[in-house]
Amino acid sequence: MTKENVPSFLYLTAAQARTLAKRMPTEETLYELADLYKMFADSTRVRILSALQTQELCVLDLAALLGITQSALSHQLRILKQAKLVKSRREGKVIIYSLADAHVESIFKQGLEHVRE
Amino acid sequence: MTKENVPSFLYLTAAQARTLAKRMPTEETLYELADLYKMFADSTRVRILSALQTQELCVLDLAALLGITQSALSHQLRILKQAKLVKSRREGKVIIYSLADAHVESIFKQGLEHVRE
DNA sequence: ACTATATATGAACACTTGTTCATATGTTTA
DNA sequence: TAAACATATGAACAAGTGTTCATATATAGT
Repeated sequence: MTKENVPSFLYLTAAQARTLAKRMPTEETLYELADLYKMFADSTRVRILSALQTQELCVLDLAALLGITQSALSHQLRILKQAKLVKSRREGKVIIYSLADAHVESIFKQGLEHVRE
Repeated sequence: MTKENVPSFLYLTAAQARTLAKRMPTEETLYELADLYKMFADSTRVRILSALQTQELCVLDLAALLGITQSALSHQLRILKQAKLVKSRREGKVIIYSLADAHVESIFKQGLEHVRE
């Protein structure tokens, strides 16, 4: 877990490096953060999430709306569900997907602000 | 640009699908959004951005701090710079990197809130 | 029970992406 | 101007990822 070879800093003293590291989130947290953003890092998934933001939808309607294969969509929905970004419920023959919580929306909006400069 | 084959909706009427689509951001915007999140979707880059959030740093100090190769770091810094998430300035022999703007920080915090549940 | 419909899943494949290694560029100091 | 140092970059490689195709599962209607 600890570094074996002490890295050689150029300007930073070892003490400065330590306090700097303390001000950062845990490595584990940063890994989780990267994993979260991976979900948003694919255009198909972003489009899925964006559509579900307007209203809940069943798989075929979602596929038709976005113009993608049912299979491709299903695979992505599974990934999004595992990440707890979407949830689903069955209604007869059909399974309806919706956003899991409000966090997705706020992450989304934050990103859009940046993109739209 | 337009779909040739009208998709067959299950519950959605064509009119509903249209209004729904109008409430979504442009496809182009969603692509840009995915590209933005791609920057945060790698743990190395997240760690770089996290470190730069505490203070500006030169490449070697950053490499030492994160325990990664100078080469790997340099590659990632180039990617982050192209995405306009970091900027750099030369100071003598050394090149110092810092965050490009405050947006990075807010995107970061938004994600952390979700990760920390 | 059989058929049609809606969704899920496994395997294969192409494509992308991050790291490493070697080397190039650019700056300072002797 | 040579040597030392800091950073950048190209090519090669390994690992990861998204789509497609075929097929499986599950529910509804006849």
